[in-house]
Amino acid sequence: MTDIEKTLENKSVRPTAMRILIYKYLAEKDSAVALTDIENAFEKAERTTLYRTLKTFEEKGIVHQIDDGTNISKFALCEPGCNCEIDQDLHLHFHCTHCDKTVCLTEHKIPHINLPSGYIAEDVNLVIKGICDTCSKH
Amino acid sequence: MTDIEKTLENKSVRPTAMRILIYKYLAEKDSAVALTDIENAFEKAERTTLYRTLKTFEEKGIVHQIDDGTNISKFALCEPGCNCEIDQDLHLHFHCTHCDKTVCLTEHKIPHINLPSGYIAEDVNLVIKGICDTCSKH
DNA sequence: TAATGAATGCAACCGTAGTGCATTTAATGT
DNA sequence: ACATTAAATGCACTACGGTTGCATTCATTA
Ligand SMILES: [Mn+2]
Ligand SMILES: [Mn+2]
Ligand SMILES: [Zn+2]
Ligand SMILES: [Zn+2]
Repeated sequence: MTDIEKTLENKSVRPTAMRILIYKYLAEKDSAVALTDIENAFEKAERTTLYRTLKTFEEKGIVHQIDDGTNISKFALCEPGCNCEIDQDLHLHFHCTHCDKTVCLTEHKIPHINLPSGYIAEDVNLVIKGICDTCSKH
Repeated sequence: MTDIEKTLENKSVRPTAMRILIYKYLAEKDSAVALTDIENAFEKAERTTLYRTLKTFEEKGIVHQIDDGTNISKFALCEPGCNCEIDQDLHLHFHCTHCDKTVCLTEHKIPHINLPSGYIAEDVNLVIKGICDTCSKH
């Protein structure tokens, strides 16, 4: 049993061939991936299967969904210990308008925001758009 | 010539009947509106016209577009002096998951965020999801 | 090995966003 | 007032990500 299989089983996700491949793909990427990215990476795979796999991964805390403002949902593996809940691991995300990549800045937590009285925060999303480190070198 | 007509002309937007109505509609609302909202408010109006009106309004700095994470673009009138550029009027937005309204918290500016070296910020989007003041009372 | 439930494949549907083009409307100069 | 011209509008259609229903296949286990 490989590490990936163990990881999936630990999260109560049956480690099917497709799921292992998708997990591997996510682990190799250094930026968040869209459903279409995976679709293109595995010509043979069904869009629906990929879609539902990502859904399952998200529900089980294997990936978190990222809304980077492009209106295309992105996904990235959760760091160990990430539970994607408020006041816990709310890191910010950066979307590069040049290479179109979106990355987790896991070391950069979202600062606490004071709200007007009566408002109750349940989730926070902070996205910075601009030029990433790779693109700014060229 | 009404105030609205003056406002539109000041922003180099020809004050047509439809545009005046849409502006009025936006001004009356205390929360951001989606294209569909306007569509439903004016049964007779063409969706395309509304769509392009909002685009024009946005280009001319009359409204700003809000991405509240619902994947439905919302629009709200700009405050006087709002130019919607970075380091200028970057207020945060609140999306209520109970009443589904999105509001501008214009008094709450987005705090400055330190980025890793090489990253260049051009735009920031901060959305808080939760329960709004009206909904939290009930 | 049969029964069972989960995972997958296939085919659709949905809603928002966006475009192309013909038509109407309004502003301008003669 | 009329013709000219550009802007605004109306209509039809497309694009695309997301989503669902249902039949089929696969894997677990009694
Ligand atoms: Mn992330
Ligand atoms: Mn706003
Ligand atoms: Zn980049
Ligand atoms: Zn509310």
